[in-house]
Parts: sequence; structure tokens; C-alpha cells
Amino acid sequence: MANDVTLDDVARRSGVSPATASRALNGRRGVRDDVRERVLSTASSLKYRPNRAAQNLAGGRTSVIGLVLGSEELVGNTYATSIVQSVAAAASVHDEGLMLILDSQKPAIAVQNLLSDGLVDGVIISVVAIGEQWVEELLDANIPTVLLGAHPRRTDVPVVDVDNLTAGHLLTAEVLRHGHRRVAMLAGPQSRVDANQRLRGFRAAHEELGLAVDESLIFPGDFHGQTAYQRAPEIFAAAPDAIVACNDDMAIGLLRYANEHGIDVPTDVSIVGFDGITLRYPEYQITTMAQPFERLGRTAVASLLDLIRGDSVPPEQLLGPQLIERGSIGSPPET
Amino acid sequence: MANDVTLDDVARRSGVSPATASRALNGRRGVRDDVRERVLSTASSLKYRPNRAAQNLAGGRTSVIGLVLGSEELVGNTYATSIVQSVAAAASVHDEGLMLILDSQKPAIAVQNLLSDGLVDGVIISVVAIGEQWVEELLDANIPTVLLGAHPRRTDVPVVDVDNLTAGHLLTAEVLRHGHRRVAMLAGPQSRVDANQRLRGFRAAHEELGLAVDESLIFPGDFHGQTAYQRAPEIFAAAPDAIVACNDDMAIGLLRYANEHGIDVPTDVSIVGFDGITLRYPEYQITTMAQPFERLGRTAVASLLDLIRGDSVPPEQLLGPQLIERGSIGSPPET
DNA sequence: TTGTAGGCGTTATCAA
DNA sequence: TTGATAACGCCTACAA
Repeated sequence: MANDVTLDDVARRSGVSPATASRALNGRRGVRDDVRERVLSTASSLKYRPNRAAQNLAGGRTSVIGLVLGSEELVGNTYATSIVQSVAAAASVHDEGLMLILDSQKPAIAVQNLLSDGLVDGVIISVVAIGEQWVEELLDANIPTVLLGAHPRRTDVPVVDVDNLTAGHLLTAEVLRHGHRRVAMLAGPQSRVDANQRLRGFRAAHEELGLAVDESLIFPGDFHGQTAYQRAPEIFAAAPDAIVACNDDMAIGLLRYANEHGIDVPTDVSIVGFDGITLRYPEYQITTMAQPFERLGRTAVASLLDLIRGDSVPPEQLLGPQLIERGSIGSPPET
Repeated sequence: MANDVTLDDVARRSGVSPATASRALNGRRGVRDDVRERVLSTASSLKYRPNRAAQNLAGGRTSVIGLVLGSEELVGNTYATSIVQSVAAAASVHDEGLMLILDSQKPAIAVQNLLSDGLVDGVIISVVAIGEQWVEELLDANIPTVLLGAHPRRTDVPVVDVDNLTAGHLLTAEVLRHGHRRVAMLAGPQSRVDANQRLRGFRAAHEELGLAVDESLIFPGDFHGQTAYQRAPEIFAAAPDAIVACNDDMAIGLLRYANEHGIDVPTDVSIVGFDGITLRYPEYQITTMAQPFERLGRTAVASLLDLIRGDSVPPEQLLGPQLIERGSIGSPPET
């Protein structure tokens, strides 16, 4: 209903053919300047908006991109939510629609349904979706794709991510700079590239200062705060001066345990994390390496649009993280 | 690229005309049974999927619905996130695409862009978006719309919501049932229908027992936990036995203040909320009237599809809330 | 530089 | 019950 002004209307009113009007509207070359202007002005005065379905059908683009997330990943996941928000904002800037693909119930079908039918021109796949069967299939579909977070195996798909190696390095260096020497690491899932990179950064920061990493202080984790909480006794028992948790959720899990057991942060132990998750509760503030969400979204969308346009995009774009001081790093205990 | 099997292919392979194939595929009547079966089977063997753009252009539907949220409403807002998730799930069940519309930067343009162009068949507008200028304009656009949460003024748009009146009533009754008599209410924004209904329920529960509501125990709030925290001193100073907060965020804000000031919940005071927000931290557990998110999403999507189909939908569908006991209601103090 | 004409894949109208 | 045929609105060779 909304809009019944068609290209033909604009053309007629401008005294040109639809073809010329189309060219003018789409910024194609080969249109006299005054004609182009005329078309443009009547178009806007008529409030002309191209019918996207027609554009799409005629072989053009959909002007819609998809954002793929795991199905149960949204509620309570600040990282995932921030990604959605930033991608949505970026898409809007480019005047692109955003299809949210949380599916998963219907493995292969979802892929077909939403992509094969020409509903979107391309997709951004978030790292939180990686691993789901249908997402893996999606990666093989012949559709422009950008990964927001690295895939453990696929290196053939362009990736946009925060520079996790540097993040791990800088954050650990910051901890070491405070004089801590007995630094524990609560690692992330082995299967996650970001987790591994952060761990590598952790090691690199030690090496840089000629310090040895105490392997017994590296604890396995899974990015979940709950698990971190459960493993906390073991970790605190190792009596580290500081703990680098591989994400904020886990850091907060540790913090909670500490709070409950009279362990003061940062007096007794320092705790830091990754992501830049903000909890509004003062007892859960931790110093962290924040994800540059806005830039991540912008870069991912811009790259995907390049890809769709047929331009080439760098295989890997790593954005700088930002240290956010929230006072959870203290001085090492007196020796 | 994905799919190049067209209706013509299916038709040819089935030995019928495209028209018949179309009818068969769409379950139109007037096709011999054996023909229909033949078409259907070749379609599936060819993995035929209709081109949505073509369907749309031909006057059919988009098979995409929009979900409108405020721009900054997603991160850290469990309610909004839950809505997204449940609507996405419901849309997926109906094989509908879901466009996420978080826009707002471009007031009127967003409306045009995403709706006038025929990108979606209809929209679900969440209550969290109500009030934004462009959303108000959107309500006047001639496009099927369902409100997920009531609008303060528009009663011409079908609403799906939890039954806030009953929720407020039942929750307050539960508090009163425990014997509390000095019950405070931390209200929500005046502009929000849900907040007002919960307050009405609060009063109704008192009336039901012949109890007078102490108006000095009704405090203004804005749904934000931070604000609740700031107002907490004043509220606790009034020495209520119990506090009914108009949503969980505010309840948690109160709880935080209580925790910090040696006020034990529920021994010293009971606190309850609405929404069913789950925090994983045990010190922030509150008894609450939960939103039936899944059913809300399902109902909203189903109603919107009815609307799109031209069927009529009830002007107001209120779903039952559910009491979730989390132990934040205690006994009233001995008198 | 501009216009004409055909086609994108589907649905709907109207005959047969 | 079926099958031509004409839209739907736009883009893009190809011609002028």
C-alpha cells in the first residue's frame, strides 16, 4: 500500500524514459547532468522509493543482509547483544535491511529458506553461531559471507574481529606492570580462536619481560561465568596474585566467589577480563579489554557490502581493543 | 546464486503449465489430486524453492515480518532481548523472515525505507519502542501492525501483552497472603500502560481483602534499577514489610541497596518484582511474576500473520503471567 | 546521451 | 481442471 509511485511515474514527470530515469537514480554514467538533476528532484518531490522486490528480481540486489547468531545465544549474553546492536546500527547507516537469523531448529532448511530464496545478499556470521551444524553448511553456500570472529578451521572466509592476541598481550602486560608475578590464566574453550589468541598474548607478555609462565596456573574454562564460579576454589587455592580470565563473564564468576569468601579484590588478588561487559553492580566491576563493538559492526557490514559488490576484502581485519580500567588490579602482596 | 530451479522447471518436469504448478504448490483448490502430488514430488526432488522477490512482486507476500525496537534498548535489557528471541523463534516456526528494526537515527526515513518499499508484510512493535517519534509515525503507516505491549493512547492497534492487571493483583495478593500489611509499591513510568496496570492490580489486591492502600508507600519509579537504587534510602526509611517493585530491574536495584546496607531480604523486608528476569547471581534472586515470553512471541506473530492475511484479530490479547518463587518473600515482622 | 524492448519468477485473470 | 497471457516494477543490453 504504502508507496505507489513507480519509476515510470518519475520518468514521465521528468519527461524522460524509464531507462534514463533508472540510470539517473542509480548514479550510472551516461546521463546529462541537467537531466539527472531533473530526475532526482522530481523523484524526491514525488517521494519515489524503488520497489526492492522489483529491483531484486531484475537482478539487482536485495538491500538486505543477514546476521546469523546461535539460537539460544541472545538472552543474557551481552557480547551477542552488543554485536546485534552494532551490526544493526551499521546496516542502517548503509540503508540496508537486517534479517536476524537465530534459527537452528531446522538445520539445513534454515539455510535454504532464508538465503537461497534471495532474501539477503549476504550474511554476517557471528562467532557465537560457529559450530552449529547448519551454520557450517551455510559456510559452504555460495553466498557472500563475513565472519565476525574467527572460525577454527575455515580461513577462506573473511574475518573481522578484535585483535585478541594484542588484547591478551596488553592486558597481561598491564597486570605484570603492576608488579604481579604469580599470574593465573583462566582460559577459554580450546575450540575458540579468540580464546587461544588471548592465551597466546598472555604468554607473549610474559616472554617479553623474560618471565616464565607457570603452566600449573593455566586453568581450563569455557567462557561461562557459572563454570568459572565452580572452578574458583581450585584457582584461588593456587594462590595467584592476579587472574586473567579469558572473558568478563568468567571474571565475574570468580569475583562473585571472591566476594562470597571474603577474598578482597583487588587487595588480595587482582582479576581482569575481556569484552568490556558492563554490569551495573559495583561489586562486579573489573578491569577489562573491551571489544570495539561499534567498529566491529561497521567493519563487518562495510566488508560484506564490498564482498557483495564484488570487491575484494582483506582476509582478516583485526581491530584494536581498548583497556578499560575499573579498579580490579591492585598491587602484589608484600614479599 | 544458490537456487536456480524455477517454477517453470518444476512445471515442465511435471508436464503441466506453470500456472497449474503454482496452484499446486500453493495449495490452491482446483487441481486434480494426482497432478498436485506429481508437482509436489518433482518440486521437492528438484529442491525447488520459490523466489520470494518474484512472489512479492507478483502481488504476493514478502514472507518477512519486522520487529521494531527502540535503538538503544537491546544491550543489557533482558526484557527486550527475550522479546527478540521469542519473536524470532515464532517467526521461524511460520517460515517467516524476521527483519530487525532498531533504527532511529533517521526518523521518518526508516519508516519509508524498510516498510514502504515492501520489505516486510507487517510489523510487530515492541512497547520499548513506543514513544520514539518515528515509531509513532509508523503507527499511522498503512501496514499491518501488532503491538507487543500496550500503547498509552492508540487503541486502534491490536495488542498482545501479559495480563498486567492480573499480574499485579496476584503478586500483591501473594505478598499479602504471607501476612504483610505495610506493603510499599515502587511504581513504573506513568506513561506506560503496563506499569499502571500493575499498580491497579496492587490496589485491587488490597481492596479484595478490605485493606487500605497507604498512599505514602507508593513511590514513583522509571523501570530502571539504577534509579531504584538511588531512591532506596527513602523507600526503606518508610519501613515497609514488603516492597512490590514494578519490574525486576528495580527490584534488583533495591536488593542491591539492601545487601549493601545490612538489610536482609526476606527477613527484614520482602521484595518482589515483575518480568521474570534471571540474574545468575544468588544474591539477586527475587520472587517475580514472569512474562510468558514464548507465548507472547507466538501470539504476536500469529496475530500479525492473521492481520496480513486479512483476517481479523482481537484488539487485545492478554496472556497469563506466572509466579516464580525465588524466596524473596518472608514473614512479616512480629508485632 | 537517450529510448525501446525484453526478461527476472511468480501470481492472477480469463478462456478453453 | 487446466493453460495461455498479462501484469508486478525494475534493470540493462541493444539500438537509435
